[in-house]
Order: sequence, then C-alpha cells, then structure tokens
Amino acid sequence: MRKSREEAAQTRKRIVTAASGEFCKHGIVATGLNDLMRAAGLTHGGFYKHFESKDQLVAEACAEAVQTAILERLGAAASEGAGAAAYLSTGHRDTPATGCPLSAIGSELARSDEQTRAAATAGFLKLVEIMAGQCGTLPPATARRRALVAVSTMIGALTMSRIVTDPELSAEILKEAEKSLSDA
Amino acid sequence: MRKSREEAAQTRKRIVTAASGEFCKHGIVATGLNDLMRAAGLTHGGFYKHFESKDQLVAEACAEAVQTAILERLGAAASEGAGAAAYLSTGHRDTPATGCPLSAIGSELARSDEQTRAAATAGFLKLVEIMAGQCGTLPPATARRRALVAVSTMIGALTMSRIVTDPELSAEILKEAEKSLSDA
DNA sequence: TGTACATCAGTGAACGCGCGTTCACTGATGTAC
DNA sequence: TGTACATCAGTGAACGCGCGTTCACTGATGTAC
Repeated sequence: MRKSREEAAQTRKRIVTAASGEFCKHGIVATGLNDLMRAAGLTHGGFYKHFESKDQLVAEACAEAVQTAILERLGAAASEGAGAAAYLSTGHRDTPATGCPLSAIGSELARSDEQTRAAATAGFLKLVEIMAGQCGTLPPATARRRALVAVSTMIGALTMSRIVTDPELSAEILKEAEKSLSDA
Repeated sequence: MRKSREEAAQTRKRIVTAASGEFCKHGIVATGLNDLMRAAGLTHGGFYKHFESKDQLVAEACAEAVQTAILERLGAAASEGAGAAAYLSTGHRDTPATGCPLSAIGSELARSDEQTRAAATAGFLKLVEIMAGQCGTLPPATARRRALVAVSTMIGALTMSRIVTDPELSAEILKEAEKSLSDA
C-alpha cells in the first residue's frame, strides 16, 4: 500500500485543500478529522502520517485558504479594479468553501492558536495591500489607512450578509458596503 | 429539592445569561452543556427541565447577548454620541464575554438555525438604528444606509482586531475604523 | 388553617455516539549490494 | 541490472474522553379537600 514520495506529497496537499474548504464551510470546531479525510478521499487513520495534530492542519489550511481565496481570486479581480466588488458579491457570499476565511471562520480564528492567527494576519495584510493598491494616487500611508478600514468593512459586511435572515437585507448590506468603498 | 416557581424562573435566566457569556467567550460549538451549567452554578442533568435542546438555548442566549451587549451597553454610549468609540474600544475587544455577539461569534451565527439568526438579525438592525440615530441631520434613509456600512465596519474591525497577532496592528485597526466613522 | 398527595426543579448516573489520537498490519516503494 | 530487505503511506480497529440527551430518584413546593 505504500505510495511514492510524489504521490504522498500530493495526498498531503489534497488533505490541506479539502480541509480549507471544509473548515470554511462548516467551521473549524464542527469539522472532524473523519469528515476531512473522507473529503480528501482517504480514511481517517492515515492522518497522522502527514500532520502532528489537528491544530497543525488548521494552521496550514488557513494559510492555504488565504493564499487561494485572497491572493489568487481577489488579486485577479483587483488587478481589474474590482476587488471590493468581487469580495462583496452574492457569489462570494454563497460559496464560503472557496471564499475568504477571515469572513467564513473569523470568530473561530480569533480563538485559534498563534500559528493559525499568524496565517490569518498575513492574509489580512495582503488584502489590505491589494485594496491599498486600488487607491490610485493617494500617498501610500494614507492609502494603507483607508484600505485597513475598507477591508474591515468588507469582512464585516460579508459576515453579516451570511447571518441575516432577510435576503433583501443581505443584498442591501453587500450593495451599500460596495457603494461606500467605490465612492471613497 | 423542588424550587419555587420564582426560583426556577431565576435559574432559567441565570442559565441563559451564563450561556451568552460562555458562547461569546469560547464559541458556540466549543461550549458544552456541562460547561454552561457549571457556569450557572448547576449540574448538567437539570438542563432539560428548562430547555428542549442546546439549539433552543443558543437562540435565547443570542437574543440576550444582543439585548444586553448591544442595546444596553452600546445604547448608553451612543446616547452620549460615542457609540462607535465604545464598540471599537480595546476594552470591548478584550472582553468578548460581555460584548457584541455579532463580532464574538459572527461566523458561527452564519451557520446557526433560523431562530438564532433571526435574533442576530434583530440585534444587527438595532445596532444600525442606534448608529443611524447618531448621523445628525441626514435624511433617515441616507442615515440608515450609512449606518448599515458603519456597523459592518465596526463588526469587521472588532473581529479582525481579535484575530491579528500584532498588538500594534490590532490597535491600529480599531483606531482607523473609529476615525473613519467619526469623520463621516 | 391543617393535612395528604401530586408536582416538578435539581441531582448524578447512564445512554449511544463521534471526537482526536494510537496502533498493528499490508504491500508497494525505495535502497543497498 | 537483479535481488533482498527496510521503509513507510494508507487501512481499519481500537483507545479514552466528552458530547447532547435521558432517566430514576429526592424532597421541597404547590394544590385539593
């Protein structure tokens, strides 16, 4: 049953990717290792061949979610000047599994260990940088301060749009947040 | 061991209050009924004399957290024109147990049942109303739209200030969010 | 008002279940000669 | 290059534990007469 080094490395990546999706979809605490390994197409017993603990996987999955959801997806949209619009879309709202972990599991991240919070912090700063890059001709320090607030607004608005029971209110939250950011 | 009706009603309230604190402090999923009942000074067995399920308590605890943290605490601050400043204070950041549930357990609320989300929605709208009331002479519809964004910013900023590993960055997030809201 | 009985708030043991983690085992991969 | 052996990725059963929930029991409270 032994797999080649290459296959094993791919398996490891597959677990991390599956984990980042499951965590963002169902929450960190609510997702068991069994669920994770099944989502990666494996049985749960092999988990500890790749990771020392669930916490270690949480940190790596958070780092990957930040990388793919924020840098790749949003970076691409931002290069077309539509970063906030992409973040505050109903599409993003309705697909947390592939979306930004800061919104999807924000309150759980606040209770996570140092490594996980460090990965989340790096993602936040990258988001701030991306948004600051869209501020046009402002001096860098001013652009950064504005982006800090803009990103806070984006994260709060997306989180609330997922909580609220009224679909119209949900859409309104996203729309108003986007409008206020594009005016700025 | 039977208690009087009055005592029983007080016990019930005590459980709900303890629950809202524990949930905001440690998260909904991570808090067990055992922890809750111990925090209320009881043993776990008596729980179902007061509630049908954990989910029912979650909904009631959320409603109470909204009531006390948002309406009483923030309403008081807002009547002095300092709603955003109180929300975005380091004191609020460092005491999630008595603070706003939308920030403390936001991402878990998004995955909660209808009743809980309805309580959270009501709290959000109340927060919006409070903030709109601070907008001075603006027409009500405009004030409401602005408050919608302001509250999103407040929730996102407080959540991020709790995630971030760098204390200076944490303080900066709160400060910049508050500045941008007081300018508006 | 006093007495007999039903009610039920709270206790603590127990239920089945899934959690994170460990382990003996399998057999293909990798290594040494 | 071929062979013998060590390694180890992945499986599936098992570990102790705490979860949400149920239940028999206690004894003070509430009710009926």
